[in-house]
Amino acid sequence: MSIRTRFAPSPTGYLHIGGVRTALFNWLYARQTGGKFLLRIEDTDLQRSTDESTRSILEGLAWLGLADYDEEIVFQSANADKHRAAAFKLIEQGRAYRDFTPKEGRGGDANVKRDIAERARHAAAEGADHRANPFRDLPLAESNARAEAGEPFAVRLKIAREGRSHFEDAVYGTQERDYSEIEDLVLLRSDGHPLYNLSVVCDDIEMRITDVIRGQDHLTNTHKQILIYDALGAAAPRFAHLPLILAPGGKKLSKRTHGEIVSLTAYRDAGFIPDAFRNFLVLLGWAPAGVQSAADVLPENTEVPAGEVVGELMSLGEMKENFSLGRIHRHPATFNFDANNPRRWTDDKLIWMNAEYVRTLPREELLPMVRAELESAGLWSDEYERDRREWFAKTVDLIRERFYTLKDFSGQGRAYFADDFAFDDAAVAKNLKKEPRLKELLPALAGQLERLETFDAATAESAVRAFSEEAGVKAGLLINASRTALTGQSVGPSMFDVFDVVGQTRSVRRLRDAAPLV
RNA sequence: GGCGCGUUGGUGUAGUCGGCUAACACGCCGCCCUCUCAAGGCGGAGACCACGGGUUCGAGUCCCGUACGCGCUACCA
Repeated sequence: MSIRTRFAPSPTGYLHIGGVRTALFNWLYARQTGGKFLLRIEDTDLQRSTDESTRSILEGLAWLGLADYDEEIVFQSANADKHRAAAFKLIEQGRAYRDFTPKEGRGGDANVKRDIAERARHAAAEGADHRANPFRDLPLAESNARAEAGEPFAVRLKIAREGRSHFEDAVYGTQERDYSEIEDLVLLRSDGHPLYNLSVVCDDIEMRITDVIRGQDHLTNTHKQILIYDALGAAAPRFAHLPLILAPGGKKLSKRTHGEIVSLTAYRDAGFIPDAFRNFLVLLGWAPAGVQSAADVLPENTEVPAGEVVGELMSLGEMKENFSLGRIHRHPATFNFDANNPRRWTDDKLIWMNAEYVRTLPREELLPMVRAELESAGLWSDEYERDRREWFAKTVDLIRERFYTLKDFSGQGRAYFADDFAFDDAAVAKNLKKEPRLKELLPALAGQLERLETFDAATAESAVRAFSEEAGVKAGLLINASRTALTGQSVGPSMFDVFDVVGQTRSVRRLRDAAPLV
């Protein structure tokens, strides 16, 4: 039977790093095996689900290139009737029962966890029996009668008194749990609302999911779901639980406590490249066998064979080829970020990896991304796709070398595409104000450059060097001053390439305009 | 409280059948290159593989215990 996986987020907030990784792994596994990858939006929590979240999930998956779902997107809320029917069928079969116990009010959600632990502690201290519900063995006729009379009830799964549940997890291995540790879980709320465990199982059966790949936070609950599969007479799928991704403090990543910094769209908006982000993500909880650097694995000067993973940098194709559930780790990974540190607000390695992709991506893939960035910054000109095509490609190639994100093209790179760029104070102080003679030297240099008949990196270089000799100053002085004059910055590409790309007219003008800053 | 899962340098990881003087990447430091900054090249600091006990000629790798962390434990998902 061919593999069918699914990603099943609940739209109660934006898509976060952990969720995305789950989606990636499901996608990878499906694509690798020639199976199907499906998406199901688990919007059964009416209070917390929002359309906006759904949109952000869809958008995020599309951005990462994982939106090629093989079938219609399933919205879980649409299946509520089926879930209810399943629960009632179970009552008829005696595998579930109506619990007429009045609903217990639960406190504010901030304290739920604590309440639950507290309650469990007491229950354990009193030696509570999970099979002690007084309605568990109520005769069906009486149960039906009370229900018909309008008495509210929840539906609970009737779990056997003796026995153990067990399953084989592709990541965590054999899992066992004694029935005595599992309560008769609620399938249907007293208001008729189907609960998570029921819904998931019903939908996974209906969608014919063969492999459930999800976060480790579901590991222990899996036993309950297997019990539901059994009750429903369906075969349980294979399970693979993924280690959690932790925040720097060591806690589970959460939208609530960590905010937007863990959301996928934050990375898209910050100028990250999907390929880089995916590459970083796949390494969080999984690694190909014996990852080494290319230099160590291959003899010198050999081409890296296509489709062979030799390091951590890998294409989607390579990921697909090498991915395996068996190599997923069992220990959680920490994802670093620090909202209070603007320079290193997110994981170092992610930043490095993005820079790596920015400088090595094939032009035809990078250019459209740069275009989108320039457009949103109001720096785009259609000329860059027509007459100035070559220039544009050359300029991007020149500046991408030292950029980290797409944002840099409109930020640090602004001077290449517009005249209204800002001057960095430190750069002005260091490269212009330090030498008073530049007040005269800069316009004079401008005059020299203006006279050049052909203007490119080579002619600019010889002109600058000749002029520095003539003026009796070090070439470096003029070079660094020119860099600040032309780009407003103290760092950047080789200055002669900058002259070339900025062009004769603009270079001359900027050199003259900078003189007053000295 | 119970149950489950985990623990290799700051972070991500490699380390299939036990032989490691513990490897790689990011980050950090230094040098080279150089018109600046990156990139690149070279080198360095940083982990007694959570701790304690076993098994063994030999354990990061196997077994037991402890600690710590995380998860689940709900008429949330």
